[in-house]
Amino acid sequence: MTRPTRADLNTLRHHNRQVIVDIMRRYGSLSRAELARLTRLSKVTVSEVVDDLVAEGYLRAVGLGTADMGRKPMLMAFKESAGFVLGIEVAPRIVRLIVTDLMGDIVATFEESVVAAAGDDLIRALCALISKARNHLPQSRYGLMAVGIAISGWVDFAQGVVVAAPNMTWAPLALQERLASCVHVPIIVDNEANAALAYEHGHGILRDVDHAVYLSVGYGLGSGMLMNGAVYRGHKGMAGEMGHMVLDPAGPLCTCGNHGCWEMYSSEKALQRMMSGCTPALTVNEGDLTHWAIQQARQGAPCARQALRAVGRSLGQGIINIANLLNPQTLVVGNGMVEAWEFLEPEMMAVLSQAGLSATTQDLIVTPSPHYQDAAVRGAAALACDAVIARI
Amino acid sequence: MTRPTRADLNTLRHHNRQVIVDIMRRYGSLSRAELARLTRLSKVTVSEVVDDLVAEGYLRAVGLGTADMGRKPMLMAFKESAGFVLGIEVAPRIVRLIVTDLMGDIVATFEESVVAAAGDDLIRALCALISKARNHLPQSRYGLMAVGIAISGWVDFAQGVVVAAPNMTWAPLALQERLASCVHVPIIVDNEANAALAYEHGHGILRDVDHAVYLSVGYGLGSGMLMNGAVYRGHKGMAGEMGHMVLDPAGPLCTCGNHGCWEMYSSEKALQRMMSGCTPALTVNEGDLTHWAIQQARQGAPCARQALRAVGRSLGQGIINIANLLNPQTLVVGNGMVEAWEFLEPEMMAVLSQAGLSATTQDLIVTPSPHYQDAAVRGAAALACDAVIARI
DNA sequence: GCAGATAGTTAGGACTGTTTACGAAGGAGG
DNA sequence: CCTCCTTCGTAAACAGTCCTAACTATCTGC
Repeated sequence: MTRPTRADLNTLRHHNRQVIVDIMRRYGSLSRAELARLTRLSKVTVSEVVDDLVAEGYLRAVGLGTADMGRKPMLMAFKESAGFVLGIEVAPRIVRLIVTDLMGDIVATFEESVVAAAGDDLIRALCALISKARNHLPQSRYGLMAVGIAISGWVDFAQGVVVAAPNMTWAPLALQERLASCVHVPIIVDNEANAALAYEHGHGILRDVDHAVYLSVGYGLGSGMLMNGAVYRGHKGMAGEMGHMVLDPAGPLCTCGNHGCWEMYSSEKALQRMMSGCTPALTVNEGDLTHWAIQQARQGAPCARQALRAVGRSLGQGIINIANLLNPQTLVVGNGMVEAWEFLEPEMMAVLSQAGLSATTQDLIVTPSPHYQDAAVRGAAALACDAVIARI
Repeated sequence: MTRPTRADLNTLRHHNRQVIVDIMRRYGSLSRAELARLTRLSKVTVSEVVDDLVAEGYLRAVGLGTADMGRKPMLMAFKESAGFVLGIEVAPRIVRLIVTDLMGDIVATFEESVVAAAGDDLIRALCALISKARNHLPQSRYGLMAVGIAISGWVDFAQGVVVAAPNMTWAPLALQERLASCVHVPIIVDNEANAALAYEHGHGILRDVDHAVYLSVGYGLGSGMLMNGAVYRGHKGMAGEMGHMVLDPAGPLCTCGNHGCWEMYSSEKALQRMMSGCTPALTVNEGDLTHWAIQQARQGAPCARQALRAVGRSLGQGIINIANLLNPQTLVVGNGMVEAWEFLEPEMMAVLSQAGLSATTQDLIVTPSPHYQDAAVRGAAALACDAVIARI
C-alpha cells in the first residue's frame, strides 16, 4: 500500500518550485511580486526560486510591466522552448508523432504508416521515427526531454506495458522497456483515452476542472477519469473499462462475452451492427463507416439518422450511470464519433434531462472535445510534458 | 480548482509528524530506531518528534524491547486514550452513538430512539445525547476531540449538510452548522457508506488497501469509493450513487423515475418486490423483511431462497460494472443484507466468474464486512478520529 | 571485564522560508 | 526639478528543519 513518505528540505524546495512553475505556466507572465502574492510565499523565497529557474533556463524575463504607482515590475515568463517532448499515437495502420514545447504547443508533425506484424517491427519503426523527429528538433537547451506514447488498448501505466490491444496483432508488449535502449529520456505509455484526458486537463477545456470523465467514442468505447485533478488509474492501472458496462442484459452479444455492453451501443462498432442493412459494400478503415453514416444522415437518409440518434441516446444512458457513480463536473466526448455531434447531442441531452438524477446530472457539463482528431497525440505529448515539469 | 499550496518549515515538520504518528498507530509499538529505519528519517529527527509527541501526550513509552545484541530499545506506543471521539449514526427511528479512543476502540455505547418530525427536534436530541456521552467520557488529557455523524442519504461532506435523506422527514439540514453551537469540537458529517468505508480502511479489512468500493446493501443501495487510499467524494460530494445505475432498462420502476436501477435488484426494497406474494402481513422496520427472508430461506422456503439468490446475481452484475469502471482491489459488502451471505455469495461469484472481464474481475476480492451491523457508527467515529489525527 | 553491536543523544553544519530593513524605480504635485 | 509616496526587488539576520558525525548508554557473549 501507499504510505506517505518522509520529506526533507529538498522535498520542500522542490514543492515550492513546482508551485511557482505551475503558476508561471498558467498565467503566461508574472512579476516576482505577483508571484509572491499568489503563492503566499515571501518575496525573498520567490526571488530565490525564480533566479534558480532563470539560471536553469526554465524562466526568462520578458520586460517591464505596468504599474499605477511605484516601480515597474519585471515580468517573467515560462520558457516553453527550454526543451521539447514527443507525443506518439500508435494506431493500427499508422503512427503519428508530434513535437511540442513545454507548453504543449506543436512545433512539428510526423506520420508514418506502419503495418507491424510483430512487436519487434513496431519497436524498430518507433525508434526510427523518434530519431528522425529528434533530428528536426529546434535548437534548445535541453533538447528532447521525454516521450509519451498513446495506444488504444489496455496499458499498464506504471510498468509501461501494453497488456492488450484489441486492434493490433502484437500485444502484449513491454514498450517502455524495449524503447529504453534507443531513447534515453523518460518514456510514458498510456492508453488513448487517458492521454486525451491529460491533454484536455493540461491544455484543453478541462484546464480548470478537477473531476471529469473523458469518453473516447471511436471504433470501440474507451474512457479516462480525472479525480481530484489527477488521472485515476485504479488498482492495477486498469480502471476505465467503461465500454463493457452492461446497459441492457438483453442486448446484442459483445466480444467480451456479455450482452448489451455500452460499447455495443455507442461506438462505430454499434453503427456497424445497427446499419448492417444499409451500409456500403466495404469499409476497411476505422472511421470510414462513421464518416459515411454522417454524410448519409446529413443528406437525410433515415437509416443513418436513426442509427446516430440511437448512439446519442445510449450515450446519454451510459453517461447517467457514470454521473451517478462519479459525480464529475464535466464530461468530454472525444474521438471520431464527435463528428456526428449534431445528431448525438439532442438525443443525448433529452435522455439526460429526462432520466438523470438531478443531483448528479443537472449541473453536469457534457461537451465535445474541440481537438477530437488529435487529442490522443496531443495527450501523449501532454503526459510527457507533465513528466518533465514534475522533475523541474 | 485545487491548486497546490505553498509549503514552509511548519508544513514540513507537520508532514513528518504525520508520517510518524501514522506508523505508530499501525504498528502498535516501535522503538525510535525502528521508526527511523521505517521512515528513512534520521534518528535525530525521529527522537525530536517523538519527544514532542510524548510531551503532548500522544505517545508514551511502554518498556524495553528485546534485542539480539546491543542496547535494548525503548518501545513507544501511540496513546489511544489521549482523547476521545464520538461516532453517531442517525437512522430513521433511532440514534446510535459510540465513544471511541483514538485507535477506534469502543469505550462506551449509547442509543436513543428519536422520532424527529422536524430538523430542530433532531438537533436537540443530538445535542442532548452528545452532552450525556460527554459526561461519561473516561478521564483523559484532551477529552472530547471530534464528533462524526453518519447518515444514510445524500450528504455534502465539505459543507456538513444533509442534502436529502430519503427515509427522513426533515432534510435538508445544515447539521454541522447547527450543531456547532452546542459542540465546540470539529464535526464531520458523511453518508453511511462513506463512513463504513472509512472504518474499514482505518481499522477493518481495508487497512492495507488503497483502491476499494464499499457497497451498503440495506433497504436501499449505497456505496463509498476508496481511491489512492482516500475516500473519493466527487465534484460536489455526490459521488457514489451506485444504486441508481441502470442494470436493465426493461426492469421495474424505481423511485428515481427510471427502470431497472441496481437498487431495485439488490436491496431489501428488491426483496419486498420479489417476495410480494409470499411475505408476512406487515414488516414495519428496516431490516425486518431481510431477517424474515433469511429465516425462511434457511428453512428451505423456495420463494425466499429464490429472492435472495436473485439478489446475489444482481449484486454480481452490478459489481462487474463497478470493477470495469474503477478496477478496485477489494469490494466490501456491508449493511443488513450481509446476513444472507450464504445465499448471495455462490450466485454472485458465479456471475462474476462467468461474465466478468478477467482483467478487472479475476483478482478482485469480494468480501462481506465483518462489522456490517455497526460499520456506520464505527465509521462515523473513524472519520472523527481521522480528523483529529490529521491535526496532531 | 572487554569487544562488538545496537539505541539514543549531543554538537555542528547546510539549507529553507520569514521578517525587517533598505535601495531602486517610477508617478504626482508643487 | 525636487519631494513625497508607492511598489518592486534585494540584503541581512533569524528561527526552524533535517542531516551527518561523534559520542554516550546499554546489552550480549566470551
